[in-house]
Amino acid sequence: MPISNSDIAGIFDEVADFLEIKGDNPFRVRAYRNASRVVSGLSRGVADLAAEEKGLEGIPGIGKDLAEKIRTIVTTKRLPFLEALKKEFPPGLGAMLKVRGLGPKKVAALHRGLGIGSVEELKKAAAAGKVRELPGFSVKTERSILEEIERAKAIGGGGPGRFKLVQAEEKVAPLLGKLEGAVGVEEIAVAGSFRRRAETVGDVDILVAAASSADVMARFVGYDDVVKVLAEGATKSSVVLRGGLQADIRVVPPESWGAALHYFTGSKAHNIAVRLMGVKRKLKVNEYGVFRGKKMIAGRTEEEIYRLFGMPYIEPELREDRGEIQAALAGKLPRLITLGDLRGDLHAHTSESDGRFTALEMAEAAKARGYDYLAITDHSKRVTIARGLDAKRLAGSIKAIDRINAKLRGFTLLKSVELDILADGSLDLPDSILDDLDLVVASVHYNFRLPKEKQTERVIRALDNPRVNIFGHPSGRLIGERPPYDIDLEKVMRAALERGCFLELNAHPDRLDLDDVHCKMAKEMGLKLALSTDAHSADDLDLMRFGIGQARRGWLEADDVINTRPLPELRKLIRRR
DNA sequence: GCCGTTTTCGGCCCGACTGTTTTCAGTCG
Repeated sequence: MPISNSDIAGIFDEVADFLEIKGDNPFRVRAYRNASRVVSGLSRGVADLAAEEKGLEGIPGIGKDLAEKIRTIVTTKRLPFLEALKKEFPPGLGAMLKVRGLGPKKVAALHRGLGIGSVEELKKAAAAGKVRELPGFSVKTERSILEEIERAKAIGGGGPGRFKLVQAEEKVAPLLGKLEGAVGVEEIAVAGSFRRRAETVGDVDILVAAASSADVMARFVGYDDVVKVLAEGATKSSVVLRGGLQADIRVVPPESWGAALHYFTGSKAHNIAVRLMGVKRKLKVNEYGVFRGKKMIAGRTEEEIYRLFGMPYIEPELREDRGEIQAALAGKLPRLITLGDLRGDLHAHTSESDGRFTALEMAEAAKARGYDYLAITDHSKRVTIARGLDAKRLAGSIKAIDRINAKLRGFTLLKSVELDILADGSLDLPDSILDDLDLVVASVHYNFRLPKEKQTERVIRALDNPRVNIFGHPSGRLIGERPPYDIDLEKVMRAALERGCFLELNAHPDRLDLDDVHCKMAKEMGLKLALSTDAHSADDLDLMRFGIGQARRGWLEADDVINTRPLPELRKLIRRR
């Protein structure tokens, strides 16, 4: 199996961890971290690029040395440089960096002084009161280390806690309500990865413009849901909320609002790139503004800052340093899709299978949201747990939808199905019933563990049937719960393009499937996507906002998404025969 | 380790808060 981009990124991150603990040149460490980030954001497979002449050298952040190391990994599946580092240090040392409050210096000291080489050993040593004996460590640090190890474990997932965007939304809304009424507050916003609509967030960054900070700070640290105050200052504080989500707040003067919003929205890599543009012009960019000497020359709004560097406004979802700055300078930024561009939703369930509402109720809910159409896509019979429909029941549903459509004005229910792709790539219902549908969404719900080649063939075989229009939730992942099944999505996308079918961007916040990188890959390939909620209730139709966020992170424009079309155009677009 | 219409060497983003500190390093975002 070829090496994936995330494999390479993981190796470079591991190298960076060891180099950092070793006390190596921090810029060298940064080069590895940067390379890891760049590689995981690439919309092409590194293994392919490595096979091409000069395929790797063109990538910003990958120089001669790292290109060579990538080739080594692709051909041998190993990196001797990393293996040498692993001989110098215990392999579990890198994981200790994930404990909050521990950086490379402290980890090195723990290893040197006490021979600690893993989080588990660290926990034992701290519990036994050994850590406090080390210079630079106190009883307080020791206690904090134990707390942080416990906290990380409580959140689960092994690594540092990540929360789905929907969970963060639920937590942050009432907190904002508390802060809005504080004395002197002029503006308030959630910045960070939340504003960039990343699929998960590690914390929420709340930004406040206020002439004075005392009241808003007091309300923040005194909020009911705060279980721990991590830091408390005049302009910056951090807390842990019930459930483990960390929240940070920054209070800035109103004239710095734009600079602060830009700064705290990030991403870090985007900020560094912008500040580097400042350095070249002898300007300093920080969270208070853009400065020439001591004179502030921009920063009241974000637009002002971008304009100063010769760029139009860059939408938060694009700010990952994945080419948006170059695009902005060249006047080639995409006009990102918005919720208002959508004319319908192409994936929804009813009480016929595992949904909670009838087709009529779903139609009314979709119409109320300004849509022109909604595809009813109940499960097919293989999905027994969801009471999937056989041909006979589906025929009944089709008749029922016809009756509803006859009564609806200015709205159409599309007759459809979420058809199971069986293990061998055959379909769960006969062609004869599929012929009576407007649209077929085909998805994988079983046999996740096929080898990559088989899984890929299975899906492509399903797409061979000209009745199939959309491949639903293509990777099968559930964020934070289930990894994607092993499948060559690039190959599937090419197959879809050749056959005139489409892939879904499933907007459900547990799925967000395709991810941003694959959305961009599809766009660059010329493959359009269906943006759908997979609604199981009327309220679920509102989950579309998460899909829009993901689509925007993938640089998608209205034209890249098929359900921005009026119904007659959509029908034409999906016709395969 | 990367990068260069100022540079192939010498730069590489910037500031707040904590803890153990008597002036600052470490960590974080």
